[in-house]
Amino acid sequence: MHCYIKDLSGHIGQSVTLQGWLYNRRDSGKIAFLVVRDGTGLCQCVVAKSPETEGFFDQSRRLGQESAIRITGTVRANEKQIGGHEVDVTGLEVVGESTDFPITPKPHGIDFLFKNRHLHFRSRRQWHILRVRATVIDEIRSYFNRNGFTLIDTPIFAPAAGEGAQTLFEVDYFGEPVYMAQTGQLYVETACMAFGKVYCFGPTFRAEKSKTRRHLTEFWMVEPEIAYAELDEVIAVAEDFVHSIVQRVLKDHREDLEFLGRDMASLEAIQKPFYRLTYSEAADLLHSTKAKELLQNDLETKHARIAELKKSIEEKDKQSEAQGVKQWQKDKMIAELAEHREELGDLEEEVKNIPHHMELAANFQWGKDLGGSDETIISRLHDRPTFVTHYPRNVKAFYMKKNEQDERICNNFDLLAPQGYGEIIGGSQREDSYDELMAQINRHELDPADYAWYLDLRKYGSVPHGGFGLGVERTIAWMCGLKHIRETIPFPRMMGRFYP
RNA sequence: UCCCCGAUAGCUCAAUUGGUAGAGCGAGCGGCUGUUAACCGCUAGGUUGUAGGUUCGAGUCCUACUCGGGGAGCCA
Repeated sequence: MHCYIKDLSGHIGQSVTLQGWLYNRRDSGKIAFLVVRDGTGLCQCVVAKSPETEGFFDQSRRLGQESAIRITGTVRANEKQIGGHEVDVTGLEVVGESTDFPITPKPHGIDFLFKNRHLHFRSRRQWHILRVRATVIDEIRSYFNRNGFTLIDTPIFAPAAGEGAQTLFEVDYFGEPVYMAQTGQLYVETACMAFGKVYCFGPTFRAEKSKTRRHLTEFWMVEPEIAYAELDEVIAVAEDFVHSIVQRVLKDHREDLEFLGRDMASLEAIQKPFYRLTYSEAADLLHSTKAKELLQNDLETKHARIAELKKSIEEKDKQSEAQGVKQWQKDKMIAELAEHREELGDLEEEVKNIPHHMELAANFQWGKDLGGSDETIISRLHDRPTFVTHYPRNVKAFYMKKNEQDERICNNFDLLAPQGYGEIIGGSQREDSYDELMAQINRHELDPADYAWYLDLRKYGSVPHGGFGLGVERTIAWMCGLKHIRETIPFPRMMGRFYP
């Protein structure tokens, strides 16, 4: 009977058939251990040399990594083994051979792994991350569905810019230029006038020439939009929504997060209410001694860690060269050394940047947009997500609603994830006055003809409304505690990388 | 667009001051009955990213380019 590895606990003592791929193999003359993965988990299968296994024992010792196999055997509980079970093999069928699988259980470089991304996500770490992704996406959809939002699919070919014109991918559309959508926002705005509460969810495209750990050229974004909502209501939805994602991931993915080494306590600390700061308060915070102390402490702890790492690297170097060290011990030390060297490199870069960041924060001027390092500082000073609201209008998009009390600012917000993960949401109340919106379009030197349909909203029953966009990959990176978002999407598209 | 770092075997890396390109993994063969990135022995595997330059001699130094990594700006 076919059984998935995740269901083995219900079949102890029984004979089952596993269908999967060979993850790793260890063997000696009379016994072979086949670690099998089937998409639901890993299980070690034991082939002992005996009259019953004679037909396939030698074959089992020659199987290449990732050979597709069907294994029949008896399930036995074994707490020491991965997954808590072991299967004593009584039958083996090779469904598809595999030789020279490129991704071995040894370390590889990032470039190589992502050139082999189609094979890379068979690895455990990637498997855990992409399972979390599936749940984050499911929670996004079910959150909005159960809260009365209607899904509206927005086009990917768009006639005009939604945001900055420099970051558009242009496509030849039967001889005319169109652009890959950067946002569905303008469309969901029109849709909320028909359905009240709506959301769109899909890939968006930005031709940003950014090679950083927070950027993709193709990423997924969910954008809810609510008619008759003003800023506070939009923020309340964003808060409840992000909270529900965190709760769901904690509920369903404890094991995955533990494998990834995620610090659970800091995720469990994500409770409502989140922090709220105005842009002006954020600017004060950047100027405060608190910010300065944070960076100074950083500098000290990082220097200490650098010294520690250097010492440890030196020791390990010596140890690994000492005589009588077993090869596997050497391997382990070399792997640790590589990790330490990477951490050291990162730290040295950070230490180099800290004085610059201190300067940027201390000299932050009202009216400028918050830079990456500024966001990191604010995010690090809070143990829960932080809303930063009411930015200066002149650094924000044309469609954001002018604040009634202070003309210099708009009713917008960003949500910064804690622990330095930074911006995961950007949102705002939208400008609902025709005249004001037209003035903004002119101020931004956009062509009103491109936005005629969008301006129509303000002609036929305009109401206050607002919404936000949440970056799915940044959210997953935060959930999983990853330092790079390229691992959070099955096939990342980045500047200079679009294969496979 | 700008700044920093890198490119050596299929993979991960080493190669002292400019002086005969090595190791582990992977692959192939053999050995080992409880392995946990198993281990032990043998074999094969290289135009040192590309193009030029300096030098008696270049993986190593210089210039340009290509590709990759990190960051700034910009952003989710």
